[in-house]
Amino acid sequence: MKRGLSEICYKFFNNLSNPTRLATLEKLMKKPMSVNELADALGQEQSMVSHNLKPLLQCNFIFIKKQGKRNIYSANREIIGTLFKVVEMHAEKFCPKEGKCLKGVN
Amino acid sequence: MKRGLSEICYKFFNNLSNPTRLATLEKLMKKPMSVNELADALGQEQSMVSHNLKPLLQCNFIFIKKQGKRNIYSANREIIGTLFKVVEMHAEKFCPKEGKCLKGVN
DNA sequence: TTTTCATATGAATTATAATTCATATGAAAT
DNA sequence: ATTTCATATGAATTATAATTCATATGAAAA
Repeated sequence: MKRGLSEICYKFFNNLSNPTRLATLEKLMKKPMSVNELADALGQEQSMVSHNLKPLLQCNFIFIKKQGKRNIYSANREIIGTLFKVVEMHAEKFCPKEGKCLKGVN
Repeated sequence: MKRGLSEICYKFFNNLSNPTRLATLEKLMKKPMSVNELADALGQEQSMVSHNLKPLLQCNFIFIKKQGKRNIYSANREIIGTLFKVVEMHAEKFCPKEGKCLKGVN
């Protein structure tokens, strides 16, 4: 592995290792949304959504487009789509049943 | 997205969101190793390595093969190789310079 | 130009995870 | 059967991250 990739991986996965951010990405994969629309869709405080959008933006997992006083966020479909697909395939291959695994209840 | 994938993603990324575990995977991608060999290679306590191997095993990111009293761990090259490649490509595409990004110093 | 709307930010609190240390387990060798 | 070696585990501590709440910023409308 290239020098430094380990640290890059850490920042990368750390960023994705959060239920709010993942739910946000899930929503944004459906369609671009403003912060308040997201807050509504997620049933979360605007402030929390905002806080969590920041790191996603910083890693280019999402993009921003300013529209007057609204900020429209959209998913980086290339990377997020790929990741979701990879995870899904792994889970289907290795976690066919409930138990101490990704699909499990632990 | 399929129902539940968001939670699966969380467990998945959460597991990978740890420097020790990532360093472990990095080592195991080179060659299979026992716990003590890993501890040596990583410069970490045996106990810590052990603790961190457990979740990796649970998500099938690594495999175990018992050899007498030694446990030889190996990487699931398919998934880990794919992930490292995806992260590397993302970083090269979106983080060409230092700064508030994956390759940055923040 | 002040009021409103949309979003962002900082600091405090709370929750979650990582690490360490002491010790247990369990297989093989003596 | 006891000692040694390899690994695993539990509980306590420490570190890190998420969430909340109050408030700031900044664009547009009135």
